[in-house]
Amino acid sequence: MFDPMENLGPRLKTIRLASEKSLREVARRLEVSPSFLSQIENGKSQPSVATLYALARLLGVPVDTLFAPTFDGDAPLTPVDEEIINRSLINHPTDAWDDGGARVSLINPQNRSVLTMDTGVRWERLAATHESDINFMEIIYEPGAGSNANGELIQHDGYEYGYAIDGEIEVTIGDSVLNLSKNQSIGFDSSIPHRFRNTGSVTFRGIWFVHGCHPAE
Amino acid sequence: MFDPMENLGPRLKTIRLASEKSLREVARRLEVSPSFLSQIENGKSQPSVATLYALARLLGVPVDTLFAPTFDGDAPLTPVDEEIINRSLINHPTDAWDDGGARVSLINPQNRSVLTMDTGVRWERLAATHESDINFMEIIYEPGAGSNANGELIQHDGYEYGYAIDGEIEVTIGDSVLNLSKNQSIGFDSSIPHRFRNTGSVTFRGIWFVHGCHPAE
DNA sequence: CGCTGCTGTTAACTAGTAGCGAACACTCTG
DNA sequence: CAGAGTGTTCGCTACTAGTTAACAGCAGCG
Repeated sequence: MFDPMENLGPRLKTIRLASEKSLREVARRLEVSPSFLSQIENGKSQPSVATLYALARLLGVPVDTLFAPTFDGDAPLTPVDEEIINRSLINHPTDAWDDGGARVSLINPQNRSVLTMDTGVRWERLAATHESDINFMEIIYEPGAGSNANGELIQHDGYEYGYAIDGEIEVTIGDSVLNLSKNQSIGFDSSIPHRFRNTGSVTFRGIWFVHGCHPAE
Repeated sequence: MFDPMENLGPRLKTIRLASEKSLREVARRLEVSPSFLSQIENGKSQPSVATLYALARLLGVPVDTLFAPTFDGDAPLTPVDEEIINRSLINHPTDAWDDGGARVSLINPQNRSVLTMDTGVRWERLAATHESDINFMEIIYEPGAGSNANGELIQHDGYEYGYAIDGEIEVTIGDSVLNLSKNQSIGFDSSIPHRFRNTGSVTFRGIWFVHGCHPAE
C-alpha cells in the first residue's frame, strides 16, 4: 500500500521552488501562516482539503499531481495525463475540464514529458493536447549537440516555429545557414531540408512549435 | 470567488450513486464510519486530505474532478453567458497582421511587427508565415494589464499555446482561474471563454501560439 | 561592526473539526 | 411481525490544522 501523504510535502516544495516563489509569498496569498506552510512542506503537518486545493491552484498544478505514486526524488515526473487511474468508470460532464483531458493543460517544468537523445538534445513537451499534428515543446541543445548525429538534413511535412530563450544555435535551412540567438525567432516550412547544431559553448534553450507534421515514424 | 468545498459533498454523492455503490459499502472499504461519509456527502463535515484521496481512488475519479468548478448537479456543462458568446471576436491578433508570404523568416527583436494596445498589452509577431491560421508571437502584459479592458472573457476558434518567459499572469479559462508563472506552459481550446490579466507587480512576457483561429469571419 | 530585511524552521499552544458509536426513520422481503 | 437493507442525525472526544513567537542563516548597506 502506498501512502499518498508521505510525498505530498516535498513535492509541494519542489513545485514552489520551481516557480520561484518564496514560502512567505505563497503563505500570504494563501492566507495561511508561513510556519504552517513550512510544516506542510516538511511533512510535519497536513493541510485541510480546502488549503490543499488553494495551494494547488496557486502553484498552477492539478491536485492529482501531488499524489502521483511515481515520484522518486528529482527524477522527472510522469505527466498527469498518463498516470491517472481508470477514469473510464465515470464519464461526467466535468471530465471535459479536467486538466488531464486535454482541453486545458497547464504544465510545470518538472512535470513535463521528456524525450532525451544521446546526442545531447532534449525535448520537453509543453502542453498536453489532443491535436495530433501539433507539438509544443522546449528544446535543449547542449554545446556540440546537433539535431542529427551524422549531420544530415531532415525534412518533413508542416511548418516549424522557434524562439530562442537562451544561448545560440546554428540553423541550416536549405542552402542558407542562419544563427538563431537569444530573443530571436524563426519560422520556416519544414519540407525544406533543415538541421540544428549548437556550435557555441553554452546550452541552447528554445521554445519550439511544430505543426502539421503527421507523426509517422 | 468560488468555494471548492461547497460542491464537493454533493458531487461525491452523485459519483457514488452513479457507480451504484452503497454508502455503507464505500464506508467499509474506506475504513470510515458510514455516518461520517454521509456527513461528508451532505456537506456537514469535511474529509481530511488522505480520506479524500482514498475516496477518489475508490470511486475511480481523479481528485481534480471533485473540484472542477463547472458542475451543476446533473445538468450538462453550464453554458457560457449569452452576452459573452454574442460578442464578436474582438481584439485578437489574428486579425491584426497580414501574411508575409515567406518560406523562411528569422526575426530580430527590434525588427518585429508590434501591436500596442492602450491597456498595457503588446503583441510582437515572431515569424512571418504564409499560414493564415497561425500566429506566433511574444506577448507582453504590463502590471495591471488585461487582455480586455473591461474584463470580459473572449473566445474564438482554434487552440492556443503559451510559455511564460518572465513574470506571472492570471489566466481565466471557463470558470477556472490559473496562474501561469515563469517556465510554466499552457495549452487550451480557445473556444472556451478566456482572459489574461497581469495581477502581479512585474511585467509578464510569454511566447504565444495561436492556431486555427480563422480571422475575419 | 550592527542594522534591516529577507529566507526557511521549530516549539508551544488552542480552537475547531474529523471521525466515532448509537439511535433514528424509511423501504422492501418474507 | 421481524429482519436486513438504505441514508441521516445527535452528541461526544481525541486529535490536528493552523496560530503566534522566537529562532538561525544569509545578503546588502552605511
